[in-house]
Amino acid sequence: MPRKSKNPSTEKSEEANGRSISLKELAAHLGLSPTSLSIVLNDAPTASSIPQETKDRIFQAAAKFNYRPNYFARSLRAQRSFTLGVIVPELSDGYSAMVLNGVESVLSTEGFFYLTASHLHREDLLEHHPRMLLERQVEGIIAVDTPIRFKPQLPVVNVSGHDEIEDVTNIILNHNSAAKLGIAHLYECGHRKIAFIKGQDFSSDTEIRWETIRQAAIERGIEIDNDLIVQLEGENPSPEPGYAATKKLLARKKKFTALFAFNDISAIGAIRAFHEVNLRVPEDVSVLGFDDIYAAAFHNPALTTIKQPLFEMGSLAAKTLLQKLAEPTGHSAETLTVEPKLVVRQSTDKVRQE
Amino acid sequence: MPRKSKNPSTEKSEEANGRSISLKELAAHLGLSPTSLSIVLNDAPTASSIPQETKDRIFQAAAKFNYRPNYFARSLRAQRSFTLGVIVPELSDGYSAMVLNGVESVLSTEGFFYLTASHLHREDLLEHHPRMLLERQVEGIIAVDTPIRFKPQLPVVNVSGHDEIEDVTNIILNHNSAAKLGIAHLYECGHRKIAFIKGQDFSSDTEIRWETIRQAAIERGIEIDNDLIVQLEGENPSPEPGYAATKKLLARKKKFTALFAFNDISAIGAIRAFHEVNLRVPEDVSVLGFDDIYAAAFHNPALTTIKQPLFEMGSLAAKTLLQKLAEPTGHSAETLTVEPKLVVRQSTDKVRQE
DNA sequence: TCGTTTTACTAAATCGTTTTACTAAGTAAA
DNA sequence: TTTACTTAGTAAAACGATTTAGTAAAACGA
Repeated sequence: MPRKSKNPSTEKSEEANGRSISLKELAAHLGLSPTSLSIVLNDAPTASSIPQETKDRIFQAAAKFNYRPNYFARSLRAQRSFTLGVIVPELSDGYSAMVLNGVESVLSTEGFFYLTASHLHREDLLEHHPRMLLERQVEGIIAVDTPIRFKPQLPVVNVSGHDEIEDVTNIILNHNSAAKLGIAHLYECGHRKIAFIKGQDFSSDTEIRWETIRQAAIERGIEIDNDLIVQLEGENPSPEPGYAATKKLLARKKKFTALFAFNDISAIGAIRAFHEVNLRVPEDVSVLGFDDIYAAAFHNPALTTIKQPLFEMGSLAAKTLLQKLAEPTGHSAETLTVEPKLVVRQSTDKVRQE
Repeated sequence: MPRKSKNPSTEKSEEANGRSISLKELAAHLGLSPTSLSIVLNDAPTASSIPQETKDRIFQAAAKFNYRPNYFARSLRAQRSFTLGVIVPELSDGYSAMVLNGVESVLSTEGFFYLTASHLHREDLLEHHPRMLLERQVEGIIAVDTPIRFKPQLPVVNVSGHDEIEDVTNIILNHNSAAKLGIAHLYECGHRKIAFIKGQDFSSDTEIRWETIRQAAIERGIEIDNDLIVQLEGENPSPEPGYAATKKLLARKKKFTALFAFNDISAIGAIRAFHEVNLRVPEDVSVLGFDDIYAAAFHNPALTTIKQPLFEMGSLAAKTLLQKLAEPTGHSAETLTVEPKLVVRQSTDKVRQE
């Protein structure tokens, strides 16, 4: 029931004149000391000795003047910032954004905020951003698909990172399951000659994803032809690298009936390349994506894909980090695994001709 | 030239033991007062009276112990946070993310960071988030496609907002040009019966975009049939609302040869709906999108669309806000306009049959 | 009635900077 | 020789909260 009022609500309380009121001023107004107010407003242990009547006076005055403790003063004293740093490669590819949604959903209920920094795969920023975030006194860092190039002096949770750095908790997909789900699906559709797009070297998922896929293929007795493997190149977050890789693949003139792409973005690029040479998807080639970003469901054809629970990975990362902050004792789990799901849509189908 | 070292660089400087050193400690170590160090390190006017030799001693010690001024102490004293708040509807639809990229590109060179808050079109969050950001002492707010439900006590720049609130600078697309570009393109392709998808009521662009499109159509002598107008509903950031709207449109059984969608996301949903009833795009229906998000170029068919320079809008918003902070005198421009571009791809074509 | 505990508070220190207002010595000008 | 300025700094206040260590009065217990 959105109200369309053009004039946003004006006066909530008595003030609205200057900026906000300080504890000292409020105390003066009440004829009490700042100490007493602090004790009451924060419900410190000593507050039990303050009579309810006085407490009420304080609460009412605080409400009336809309008193808010100064964030800097409080943080300086308490040495806490209630802020996390989040480092992502890039925001607009759909992947990090989904993770951030999950992060925010948890943080907002806990009174935390986060500062975002994109490293754009640049080595200098990979070193610079963590330093800046540290200077900003963030209490912990969430890295998304990002190599850790700094010595973690704070709790760090890495989403889809595989660097195995001491004290860094990794949240990763069960890549084994993912690979098996993908290969099994293609296998059951009758595909035996399968092409693969590997990720860019800089992506932390590249290595493990490829290794598990290779394993899964071997287990099914699928032979992997080296000529059917191509790799993404460049930092373009669009489907362009997938398109280019598929062009290269087609130029090799080797037969294949299915393509297992590194992710949905590259699958979309691949489909474009197939269409250009009049190969239909899925009639002539099946294409399997990875991630299940929003675009996957509404692409044409809709992508069959291995879904990563990105929102959950984000919220899990946030929860884990907050927990680390709450109890810095004991090393928490080094790795948390989340489960993928096969989402069958229209880009894969039974093999038609061999 | 990414180096693959698994061990992030360890000791930069002498310390690495405890946390960071304070100004007082550093001063004690040098046998000087904190005042002197502060003056020298910040190059305050008085620094001219300090001999170079002493300055060098101070700089060297600061470097050696990797001294960083405490952010809270400095902010408390200076009453500045070097932080902006950014309010967006949602991160993962590609639109806000592109704007944020632009924002970040500017802020990072100026030593600013930003806190993100998503309102998800919820009225409570539209009021709550600005309050929280204010408490966090942000120096200004950038709102993206977001109605202003708060009394702006700080500099505010609204990207794609049309609320015309006092002291809020709006960065908006030249909607007139955009509408003319779109209508002209369809007209020149021979389309006369054009269907339209309007935006959700909550989107700030909905009204103006529709009004300018109507005008542009009238100027071209194109009649708008009310039965060919549908509207997006619901807060789903995926193409689903566009799909649903188009289904509704098709159910009306009125003839049309082109569809002007509210944005790329809904255009993608529309194409899906067309395909389901075996209407080919662009052979049977032309579809025109809006925004030019990443997905547009690689959709199948690739979307013809009206490009909004989202990155530039973000960087312009950031620049404008920083400027407002630097010179709070004088009301700055109330509205800054950016120009759209027609990007012709494959989803539109000459009309084939009437 | 004296000592102890509880009640109802407050003064001052602290967090780590920056800034304002000094001091004390040396140099220059009149 | 006095005045004035420059040089080379420093002490203390301020930013706005929280916390530690009190105090003074009232109530309680023996």
